[in-house]
Amino acid sequence: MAVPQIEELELLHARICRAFGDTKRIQIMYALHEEPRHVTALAELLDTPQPTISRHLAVLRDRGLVTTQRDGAAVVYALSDDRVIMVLNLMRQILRGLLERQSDHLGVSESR
Amino acid sequence: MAVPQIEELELLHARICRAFGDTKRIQIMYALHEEPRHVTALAELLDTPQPTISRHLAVLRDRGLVTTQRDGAAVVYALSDDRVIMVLNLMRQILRGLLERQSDHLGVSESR
DNA sequence: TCCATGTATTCGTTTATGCGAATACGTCAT
DNA sequence: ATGACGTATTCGCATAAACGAATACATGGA
Repeated sequence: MAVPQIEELELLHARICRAFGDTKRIQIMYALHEEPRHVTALAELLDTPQPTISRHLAVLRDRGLVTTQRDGAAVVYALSDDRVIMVLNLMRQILRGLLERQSDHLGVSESR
Repeated sequence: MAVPQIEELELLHARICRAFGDTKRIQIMYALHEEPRHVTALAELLDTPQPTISRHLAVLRDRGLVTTQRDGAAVVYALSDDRVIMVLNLMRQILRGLLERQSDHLGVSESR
């Protein structure tokens, strides 16, 4: 049973994975890991229209990956589980390894 | 610099993340973690048409997440970095946490 | 209550992604 | 070379996501 059951996990699993499938959302998650922020702050930080940020936040919210807290008219978002950053960083490590191997096979001299 | 630069990492990062965005590919990765398999074996195990498996493998191959090795007319695929399974399992842990909280908020009595 | 600020949603369009079906390509044995 | 088996690719279609633009909704103060 190394391959988990589709019905109970894989389908929902894909729900989580999809949240990671957009660059903007990845940025948002990193930004929220730095510190909780409200929508406008995120929009300015990422140089992105506010509605776009709001829509991405809605995705993360629907999946339960972020929490909200009102602060007057503003809404402060925060990561609900910092392990998503662990996931992202692990992925970056994997990516680095892949890129290195790729460079090796191409006979590219190591830069950096 | 808690929010990594887009150009160098996030965009490529999304390349990795997208590989996780399909349920079939997740199954394939788990199946390959069990043991290297050839295309037909995967197709049978996952009860999926061979061309579909091949296309998903092409995605994983393009991203460098799997390696190939010929065995006669067959091609044996293997995970190129088992840490992808760590990523997936970590995501599952996160998912479980989210589901629990969700149940709590709904006042659902704990089953299991 | 009305306004200003901040946030969320809708609409229409564009782009990407996955699939079934058919087919092409590769490898090996005869 | 031909055929059988295994794998990869192409085509057309259907679905899903993301975006810009416009707009609706919510909150708090005058």
